[in-house]
Amino acid sequence: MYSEGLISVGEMARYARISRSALIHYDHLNLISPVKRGDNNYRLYSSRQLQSIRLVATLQTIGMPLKEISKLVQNRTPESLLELIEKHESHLEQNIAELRRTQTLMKTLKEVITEGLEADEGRMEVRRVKEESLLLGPQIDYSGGKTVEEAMLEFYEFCRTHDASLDLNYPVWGVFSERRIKNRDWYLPDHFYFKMPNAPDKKPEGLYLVAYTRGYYGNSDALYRRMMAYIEENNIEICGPTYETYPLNEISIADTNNYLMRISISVST
Amino acid sequence: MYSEGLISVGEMARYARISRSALIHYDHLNLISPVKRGDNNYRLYSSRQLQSIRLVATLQTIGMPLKEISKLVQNRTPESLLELIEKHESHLEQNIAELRRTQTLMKTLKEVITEGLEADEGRMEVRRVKEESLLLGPQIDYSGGKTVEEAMLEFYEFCRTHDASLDLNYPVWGVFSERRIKNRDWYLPDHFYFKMPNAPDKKPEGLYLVAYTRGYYGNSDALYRRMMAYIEENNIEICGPTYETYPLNEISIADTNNYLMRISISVST
DNA sequence: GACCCTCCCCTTAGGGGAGGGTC
DNA sequence: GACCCTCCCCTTAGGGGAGGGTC
Repeated sequence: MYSEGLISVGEMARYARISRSALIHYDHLNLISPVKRGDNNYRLYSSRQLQSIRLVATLQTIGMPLKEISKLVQNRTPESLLELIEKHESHLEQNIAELRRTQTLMKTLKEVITEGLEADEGRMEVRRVKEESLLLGPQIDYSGGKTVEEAMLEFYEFCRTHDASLDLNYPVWGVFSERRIKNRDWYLPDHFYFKMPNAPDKKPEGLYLVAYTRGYYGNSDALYRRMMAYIEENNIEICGPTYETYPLNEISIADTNNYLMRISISVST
Repeated sequence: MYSEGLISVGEMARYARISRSALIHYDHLNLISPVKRGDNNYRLYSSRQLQSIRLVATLQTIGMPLKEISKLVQNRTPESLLELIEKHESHLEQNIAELRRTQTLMKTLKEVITEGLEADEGRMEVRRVKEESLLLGPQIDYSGGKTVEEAMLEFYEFCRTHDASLDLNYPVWGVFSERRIKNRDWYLPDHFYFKMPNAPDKKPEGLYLVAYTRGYYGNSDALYRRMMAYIEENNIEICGPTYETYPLNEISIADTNNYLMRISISVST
């Protein structure tokens, strides 16, 4: 500490919890300059400047560029600062809401990947499965030779129309009607859906015959055949839709022929 | 839309809610490239790529640089992605907590400035004032000719020791003991304090003689004299500490001789 | 007219030295 | 030895054209 309670850049940087370079940068921009220079040309800051420096740093954390901060600081009045704060209060709320949405997404991805890692891939079994929340797309009409990729685009389009602010981050999976599976026509889903929390639609709680296989999208024929055989042998009955999910896909797997697919057929015993 | 459900950069940009330039940039970095090029050299993306693009965009919003994202995407495995998500979940929480802290600060600044703008500057009156939360610094020892600026630095130092994570953003104001004011020795505060919510110390609820004046820090003599005269004339008694605050100071006012000071003397009538 | 392509130049907020002086 | 000074070069993630072709 120097006489009169003046401090050097380094010290001020420590108090203000910003870098020395940032302070020098503020000085170069004439945003906040030291109250004076020492005989050795050292920058000397007054303790009174800490508040202003912190204000600048805080305005930066809420995303305001230095140019705007400069403008504000040059022309500052109580009214303009108040206006700024009020403007940024709602802005802050939005940022927090966005982070919360990202959190939810991360949690969903985590659940999905964890399921993939813990799957007993060789096993086929009837399980009681809990209700799951999802956003169901419209019935897909394949007349006219529509491809699955085209149908998926239409699904995305539908979601956008349904809720313009919806982020298309969540896993997209398929539902097959009972009839389609019974007819052994399991190549094209009747609906796509987003697996996401707090969505309007539900995959109902109940008994499902669940099995896994590896491969690229749509490589499900062999597994379906095995599942149908199992159903016949064990006197089980299909009694509702079938859900196809990919717990491990391009999101987490580089090898396109090694995605993990799960098929869940609604059954009663 | 092209055959096979392939879409152009512009369309994909609209689906993924990122800019066309960003997609081209991802392509240049070999981070995410279109599945193929048209005969016209147009980029053609598959609907399947939307998920990966969104993942990249989401990782960016949580602050991960593209270089790291690339590394992750090249070597992605379910395990590494899971690890990443878990690492960033706590990171997200911290970001949210920081935004909340900034919100609290903004709210405090807003209150203080609003008080400054609404102050009836010419008026002097006894008011019942509510309890206020604050962080009180240690008693200041001026023996040895310590200046107010030096004392303020020691106060900041004290706060740092007291709670290393405390941000020194909040307004710093002064308290004077009853004795000091009665002795008309109102030039140097006995303590500094931070006005901040949820702090351990309190300015007690009670009656205060409150008045305002304009000027630079410490330009309080004339106002104190007027307040003392008022106290004598009105048979009021000083019965506790005096709080000096600056609702409008360098934070919101450019002219250093126009800061707004408020003096609140604890009194009983 | 709305899109797409490839350069190519530009920006923000400092970080990280080099080379030299100061406490 | 730890700090401070002034250049000076470098980085990230695109944005914004120009100049020319395509639906």
